[in-house]
Amino acid sequence: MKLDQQTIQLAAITLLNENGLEALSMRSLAKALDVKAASLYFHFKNRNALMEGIAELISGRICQRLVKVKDCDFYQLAHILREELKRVNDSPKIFESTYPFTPNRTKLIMLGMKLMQDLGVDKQHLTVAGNMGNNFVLSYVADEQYFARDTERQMPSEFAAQFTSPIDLANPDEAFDYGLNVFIHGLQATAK
Amino acid sequence: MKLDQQTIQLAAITLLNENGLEALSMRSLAKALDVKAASLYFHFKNRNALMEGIAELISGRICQRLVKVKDCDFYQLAHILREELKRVNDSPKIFESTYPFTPNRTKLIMLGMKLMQDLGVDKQHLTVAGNMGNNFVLSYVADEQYFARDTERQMPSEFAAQFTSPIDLANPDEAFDYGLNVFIHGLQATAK
DNA sequence: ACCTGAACACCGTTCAAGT
DNA sequence: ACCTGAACACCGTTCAAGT
Repeated sequence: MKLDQQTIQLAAITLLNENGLEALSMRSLAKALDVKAASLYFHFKNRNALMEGIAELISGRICQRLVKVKDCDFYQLAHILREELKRVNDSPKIFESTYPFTPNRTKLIMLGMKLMQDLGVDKQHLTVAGNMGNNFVLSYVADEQYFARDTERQMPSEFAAQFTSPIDLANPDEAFDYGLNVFIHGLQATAK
Repeated sequence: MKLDQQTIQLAAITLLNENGLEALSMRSLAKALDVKAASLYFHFKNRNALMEGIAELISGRICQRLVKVKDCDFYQLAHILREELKRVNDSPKIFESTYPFTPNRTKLIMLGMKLMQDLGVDKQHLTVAGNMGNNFVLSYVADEQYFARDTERQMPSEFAAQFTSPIDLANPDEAFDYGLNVFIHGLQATAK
């Protein structure tokens, strides 16, 4: 078996989509690649470097899609982010647990901050606003994947009864748009 | 040594504040309590039940503080949430990884949604808005604790140079307020 | 009722040794 | 250069056995 960083990362993503982050161990990954666990350490310093690589790979996919978008605004960026994050199960947890300033991720962060500026955010609040946008998308996808995993993890019935017709859970796309607009309009309202 | 659920939870919180979530194992926790790891399983079904208990304990603290606040609005709720979450290192990760519908947590969620309603959010978007508020505070505290842990994890210098004077990182309280206002004003702007 | 010894099936990681 | 066997120091969890 001929290994390299990309094959390992792609195999890891396959495992993530099958069984989630908990089931992705160096040993299970090695087994999926028909190789021994120790072999992986020739290509990655440790498990964390592998996770960092996966986050960076996903960021690369996003960057690739972004170059095709002209006059990209924050609204479009958020939608592309969500779409690509959804392609990898537990990707939000991976992004949250790895060092964020790898090349492609840094590009995304800088683009995000530039787009915040376009929305009228002042320089003193660029990093807060950027983190907020980042966290909004990551958390939203995390929630989507969480509720998609087991239907039993739903809200208890007495809870749902309290507030009538929360159809937002059934309309994840519309709900994401709503949340995104809350954020964008909030930025603009606070900016002026 | 006389054990009960609360003593175990409090010892766990002490360990969290000393070394973070990674260093909190059933074995290290048992050692801190001068007991064997197997003993903990008499009081908690498993590690996850212990974590759920810690999240519930923190939620209880928040509920206690909330009863003393009259005419609590979402702004105040968010501030109290942040304060209590900050008292326990890695509490956001614990909240994100445990079942959210335990008694005190459910109270908080329902209060949050009621306060969203007061802000003019329509019924169809109550759960999205509630999740957003929840995620905003959790992510903010997570970021605060992340950057407080190691100063080396700061942004690379070429990055900071790009955008001048992001004093928000130095003013975490003001930055939190800014983000919170973005959210609240966004809800109101989207509501009408 | 409450705790423990000992075991099981896992982890991540290292490193001398193989090709 | 690339992979492996074997080991080290850990995990969470179970359960018969002790008091």
